[in-house]
Amino acid sequence: MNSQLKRGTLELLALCVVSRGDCYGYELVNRISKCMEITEGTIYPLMKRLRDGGLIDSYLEESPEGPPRKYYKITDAGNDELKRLEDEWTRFSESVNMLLKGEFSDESDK
Amino acid sequence: MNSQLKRGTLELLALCVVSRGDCYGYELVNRISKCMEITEGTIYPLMKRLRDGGLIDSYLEESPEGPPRKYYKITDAGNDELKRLEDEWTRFSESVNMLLKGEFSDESDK
DNA sequence: CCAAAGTATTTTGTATTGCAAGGTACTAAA
DNA sequence: TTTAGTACCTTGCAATACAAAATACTTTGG
Repeated sequence: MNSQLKRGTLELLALCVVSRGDCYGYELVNRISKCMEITEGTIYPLMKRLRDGGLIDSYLEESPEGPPRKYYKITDAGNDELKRLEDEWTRFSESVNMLLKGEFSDESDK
Repeated sequence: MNSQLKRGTLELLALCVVSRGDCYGYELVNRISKCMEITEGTIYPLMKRLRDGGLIDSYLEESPEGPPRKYYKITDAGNDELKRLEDEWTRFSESVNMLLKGEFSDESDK
């Protein structure tokens, strides 16, 4: 899968998943992996960026198996950003689909 | 507009536009600009990559106004790649939309 | 004739970010 | 003890959108 395509959408997807319920990195990787190839090397740095940007908070919780889990929780700013990104994605993908269908290039050139 | 979103799709869009008829860089910028912010600094390097990859050919033609135009023409390999990218885009955007709608994350976790 | 504006191409440099690769650490089972 | 599964984090690289600037041609107006 073309990794370039994912740029700009992973932030949206991560925020979206977290907005439906707190979850930890490893879990996030497994969830998103269900529909799209993704690894930890992508998610952990991404979550750090989101946290640095104040879009998510995090807290530690012990795990019944393995090391403690760092849970992520969306903030108000994160919810706002989620809406904005969702909108942006919708507009963007519709533009691409229109251009692919040729609904932009057939009149009023130049 | 989030420039990261465009990554991976511009190649598809450029191939698609060129596949509908030979056109030169400046024209391509104007056409794609109708539906998406784009500048020469993006298109010219992109066309060079496509040409280097054998997906398009190019030829010079004099212009009635200004310097000569470099027209781009899609190759057979370019048409194949166009189909592949279109497919990839469709699958990808549907995955994103499904995840956004929550149709992936509600069963069989862990 | 000269300046400005529109057309057209190209190059350089920078910022972003997906991801491979590798490391740490804990628990449980073999 | 070793292995496997869970869980986290970091380093470094590759790809690429795009701002910015340089070049060059033509036409038009003063």
